[in-house]
Amino acid sequence: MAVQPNLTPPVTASAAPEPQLPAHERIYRLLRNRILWGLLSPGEPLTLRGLAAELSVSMTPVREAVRRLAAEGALSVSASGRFSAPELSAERLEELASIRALLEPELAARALPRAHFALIDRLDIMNHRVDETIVKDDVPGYLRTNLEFHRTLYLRAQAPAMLALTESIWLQAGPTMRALYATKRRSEATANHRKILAALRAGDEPGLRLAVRADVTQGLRMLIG
Amino acid sequence: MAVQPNLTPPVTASAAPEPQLPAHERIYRLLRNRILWGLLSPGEPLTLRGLAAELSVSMTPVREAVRRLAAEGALSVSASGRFSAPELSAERLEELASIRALLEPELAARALPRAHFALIDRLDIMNHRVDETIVKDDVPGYLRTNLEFHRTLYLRAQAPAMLALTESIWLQAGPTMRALYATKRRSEATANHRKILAALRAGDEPGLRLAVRADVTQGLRMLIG
DNA sequence: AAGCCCGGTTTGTGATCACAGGATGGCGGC
DNA sequence: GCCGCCATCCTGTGATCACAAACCGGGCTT
Repeated sequence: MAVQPNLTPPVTASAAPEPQLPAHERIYRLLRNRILWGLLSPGEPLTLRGLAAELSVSMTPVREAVRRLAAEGALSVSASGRFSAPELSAERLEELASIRALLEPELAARALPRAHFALIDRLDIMNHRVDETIVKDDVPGYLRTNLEFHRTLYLRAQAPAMLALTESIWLQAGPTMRALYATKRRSEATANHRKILAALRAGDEPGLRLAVRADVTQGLRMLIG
Repeated sequence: MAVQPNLTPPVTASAAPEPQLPAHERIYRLLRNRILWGLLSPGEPLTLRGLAAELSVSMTPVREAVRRLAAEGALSVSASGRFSAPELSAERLEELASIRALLEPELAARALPRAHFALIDRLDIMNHRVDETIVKDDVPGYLRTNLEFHRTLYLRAQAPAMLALTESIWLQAGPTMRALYATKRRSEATANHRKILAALRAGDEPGLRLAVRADVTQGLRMLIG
């Protein structure tokens, strides 16, 4: 699956600047980012005509994009075929967390031997950006930069299928994460990130796995526990 | 609109007897099974109009189904937008195998405390069916019954997201598996299955994880090694 | 004989439309 | 005042069409 080099700084997910992409693909990425960055609230309804009007296209490409997201679990579809951002039960959330705890340490471990200084430095800078979003209480920005941090590391694992699975989990949790992080503090996040960076520098695989697992787990545990 | 009453595939004892499913969903499941059961060869091209004609529907629902499968990695799409069954490289196959080795033991372990006698007996019967397909050299039947065995066990894990991820991996490997199993023997498969059943009966989680991992790994290792 | 180009043909894409079913709000009855 | 019913709106679905680009063939040039 294609990686998306979308690094747009602005707060809102605005019109995609890629004109030669098929409309359904553009719309898919746009909606995907909205979900990933917590711009949708759990239960929020989406309509084909509404999105089509908003994006100035017909229903056809919107339908493809929305159904694709629904197939990935990023949107839920009612018995009558209506689409909405999913509302996750606690146990479902816990399942997603345990999947992350399974996949992400593995991805990190595979990235470890390939992680040179330049990458670690870039991760360090990214982590500072995460910090900034925290002090500014910018929840979408936090979700975005946090996932960017993880994805940048995992890209080095050279395991596209595993990364795609992981991103699909992020997608499923997106709207709920927004609601979650809006109320809770997330100061431990960058501490975990720093542990990750330290383990990377030290070439310490067990430590890396542990740090990643802690980082991934902590976010959702604080809801449940 | 006009409900097409019959487009069931010729050969199957279909497990989905739901007549009033939307066309795109029916088509999705049909194609999904074709891929899963190795009825498509790697590289085999699919066209929207061709499928639409074959299934007596318009291009619209076919497009949704095909694109959905492409999004899951079950079909590959060329730069110009053409669809075909994917041709997997050896390293990609190995990645898929290692993902299975990660997810499936976990699913089995979660199913273990919930696996009562009736389930184990049913699995035993299913394993006999697998045996039959082997002696008959029925490759699609083997793939189908083998996956049925695994899915039946994993369903007990009560982890729908993890199961969905696993099935998406099966889907990606489908066409390649067919080509693979067509040439190699697979007598060890039921031996591994018997080990799985024994571990289930004994309530032996480490043994179960090991047996599942062996079963999952063996199939693809024989290509690479 | 081999490479190239140029035509027709096939392909996916996106817009538009008719339709059916569910949701919604207001009206009337109790 | 509250509940139930009904008309209306709104939703997703699937068919059809116009269009542009990619593909594939034959025929030409070199």
